[in-house]
Amino acid sequence: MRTVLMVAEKPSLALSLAKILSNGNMNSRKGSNGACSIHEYRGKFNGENVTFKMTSVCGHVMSCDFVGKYNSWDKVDPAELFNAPIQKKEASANLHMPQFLRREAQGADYLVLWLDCDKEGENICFEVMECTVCVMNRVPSQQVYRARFSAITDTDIKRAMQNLVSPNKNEAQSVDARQELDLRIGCAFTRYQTKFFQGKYGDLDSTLISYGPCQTPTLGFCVERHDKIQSFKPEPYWIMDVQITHPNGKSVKLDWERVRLFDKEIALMFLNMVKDSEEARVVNTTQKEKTKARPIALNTVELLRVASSGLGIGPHHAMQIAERLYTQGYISYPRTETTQYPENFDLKGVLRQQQSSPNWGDYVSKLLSEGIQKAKKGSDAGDHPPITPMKLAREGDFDHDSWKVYDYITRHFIATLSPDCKYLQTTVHFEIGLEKFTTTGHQLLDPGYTAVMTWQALGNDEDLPKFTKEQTITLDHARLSERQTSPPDYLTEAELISLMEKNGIGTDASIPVHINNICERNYVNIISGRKLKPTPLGIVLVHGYQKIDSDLVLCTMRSSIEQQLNLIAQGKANFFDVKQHAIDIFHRKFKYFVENINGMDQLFEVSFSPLAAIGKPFTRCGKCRRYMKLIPAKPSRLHCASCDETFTLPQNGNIKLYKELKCPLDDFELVLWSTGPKGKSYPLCPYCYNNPPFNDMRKGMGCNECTHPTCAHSFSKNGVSECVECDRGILVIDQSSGPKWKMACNKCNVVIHFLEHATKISVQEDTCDCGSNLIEATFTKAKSKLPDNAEEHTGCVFCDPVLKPLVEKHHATSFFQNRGGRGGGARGRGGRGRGKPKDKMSQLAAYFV
DNA sequence: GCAAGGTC
Repeated sequence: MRTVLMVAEKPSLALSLAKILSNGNMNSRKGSNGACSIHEYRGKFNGENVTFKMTSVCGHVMSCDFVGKYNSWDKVDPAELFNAPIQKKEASANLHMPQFLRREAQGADYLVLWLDCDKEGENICFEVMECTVCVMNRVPSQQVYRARFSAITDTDIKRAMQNLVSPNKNEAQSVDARQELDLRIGCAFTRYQTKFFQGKYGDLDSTLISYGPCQTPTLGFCVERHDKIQSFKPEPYWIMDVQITHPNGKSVKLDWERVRLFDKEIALMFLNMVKDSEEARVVNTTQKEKTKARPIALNTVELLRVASSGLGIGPHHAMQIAERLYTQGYISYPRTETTQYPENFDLKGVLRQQQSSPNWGDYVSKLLSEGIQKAKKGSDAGDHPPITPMKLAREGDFDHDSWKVYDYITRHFIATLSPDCKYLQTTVHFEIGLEKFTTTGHQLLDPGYTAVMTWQALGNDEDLPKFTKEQTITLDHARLSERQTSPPDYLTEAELISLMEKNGIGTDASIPVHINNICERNYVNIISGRKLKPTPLGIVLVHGYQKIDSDLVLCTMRSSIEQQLNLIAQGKANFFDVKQHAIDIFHRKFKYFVENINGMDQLFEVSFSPLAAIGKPFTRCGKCRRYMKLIPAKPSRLHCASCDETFTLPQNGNIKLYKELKCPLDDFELVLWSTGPKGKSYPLCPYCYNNPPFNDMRKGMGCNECTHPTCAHSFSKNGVSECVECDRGILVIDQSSGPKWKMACNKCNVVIHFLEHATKISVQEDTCDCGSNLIEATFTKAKSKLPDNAEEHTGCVFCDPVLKPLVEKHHATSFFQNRGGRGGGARGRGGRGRGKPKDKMSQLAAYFV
């Protein structure tokens, strides 16, 4: 029997789809990666009896990144990132998705792709095909199909199954282009800015000065509002404050039809006219029945808006809570744009679950018995049904915030099926002389949905006293009040979410991430009322872009890129042409940005302090011997003002002095990094940490136990030896070079490659007659290069007849001589010749305890 | 140490 493999975008959807397609008759098992399940059932496919296997991925299978050295911030000029080679790699290393898919596709005959019906989903289709088609059985007919569905309902899913189409390469490619553009542009600008400003200022308070086509315009909105507040000039205006007393004794304030005037003279003129006429005449009274409409069904961005403005929970945290409620089965899938319930959605069934709730159970019972309202028409984005409760929960089931989110989602759901709120609005129209005034009151007719969404309930407005036409009432008083226009307030998170949604910046899933990013990078702070106040850093960044190239921060930038990419998706333009065109434009923008960075720097100068002015003297520089300053702000680093050089340090720990000991390689004073009293700690040389002394050693790498190439660990394990090629040097074993061991002298650039296939080498305390220390080498018998395949030998690499032939000695051009460490001259100034080897070893031993 | 997009 043939097998049809079917793949959905996420485990929950695979389950829903399989239930529908198998009519609930299926066998399920967990997949090899622990995250995805496989649901199997029998059925017909193209008139043939087959076994269906429905499973899923977890979002994207692959993501893109630069290859090898292009991931290094030190070796690559950011400008190169616009042309650097790019590779696809597994999106999540621990899920082993390609392997899982290959295993399940083994021996399958057909593939049906049930990925979400958007461009990202189409792109994942091709990622799935890449992993599966090669291991599937070859059948004569076409074997790959795409299901197109617009709602997760019985009819829609079954119809999609009967009308399979082909995956759309154009749509998938538009996503490939987007990924590549985001990567190249984001990383190039981020690396350049970070290095430029971190190298100059000591109090930026952000480890990263990032740029991104979504996060930067998001920040732009916050700064735009800040600028409006700053440039706001309050203007005085005047309102007329008129009060009358109804014959029943009730005071009533009247609203002026002109509302307010900005000219005091004219306002005074009207006031005098009003005062002259002394009494108000009732012109007429109107009554209108008004409704406050029940909400439409809930989607993600609305949930996030209310969570922020109503519950005081930020979007990022709200999403985390919603996801947990979802995986625990309390609510439906929380990432959706749809605000319309599917046709056959069991609204009453969901309501019935809530009948026993102590919070709203009575209301729900009443609603069910009186009949529910038809939900207001929303829009169907074709992704997932709106967010609804899935089972009853009680307050004690969750922590406080989770309960608030569940409580809101459930009340919102009930409200969508409740009557509108109805009230009667009464307006009394007055004339005082020729000026018109009104007063209004309302009377609740039916609270409707506001009985369950209580925060929207109308205030208990006392009824207006009854006025009759032509009735005249003497004024209690009439006077002008001077007021001032007030600046707008900082943007609330809820407003920002709306702006992002409106401008197509981010998606329902990524909007919280972008907002979180600009907070974490310290570009904005959340102030009371969940408003976003930009920091000096955020402000100078945005103003800087505006000065150099305002396109970079424009709120339309994302949507204009998307527009270009849509041409690929629609098959109207060639993938490579559009992509290359966009890359070229941003490459030019990047070059222009770099050339004009001074424009932004001038703004930084005003807000931030240069490295030289920050921090306290800490340890000595190995080059100039002057004290370097420790910059405490993130990222902590050492700065030498006289050499104008900055040395980064390992982060997230404390940096202390380390016994004023110096690195034997470059004379920089060592520092001790530690993570608190009981945490990890290791000494390191600031210079070696930034300029690894060995060619193939990564920055920050060294001994396995710490990061120093000549640390206590490597000294005690492998040792250091006197170099006999020069009179000052020390031979150091490169910790990272085994099993092709390498030693190098820090002074004369001699490099010794030796003893290939030795499993271990170490330096002995004993010395050879030549002065160098003896080396002990250990081999496995099979690979031994020693006579008679001996496993161990001790000797001097310069003189020993057995070891000498196994050693290749040469002078490197790039090992130490290009390192900026202190050169050979100074140390010998006192005419101190070559010390006795033993002395040197004990001298070294003093460095490391 | 970078982006944004999926999702767990």
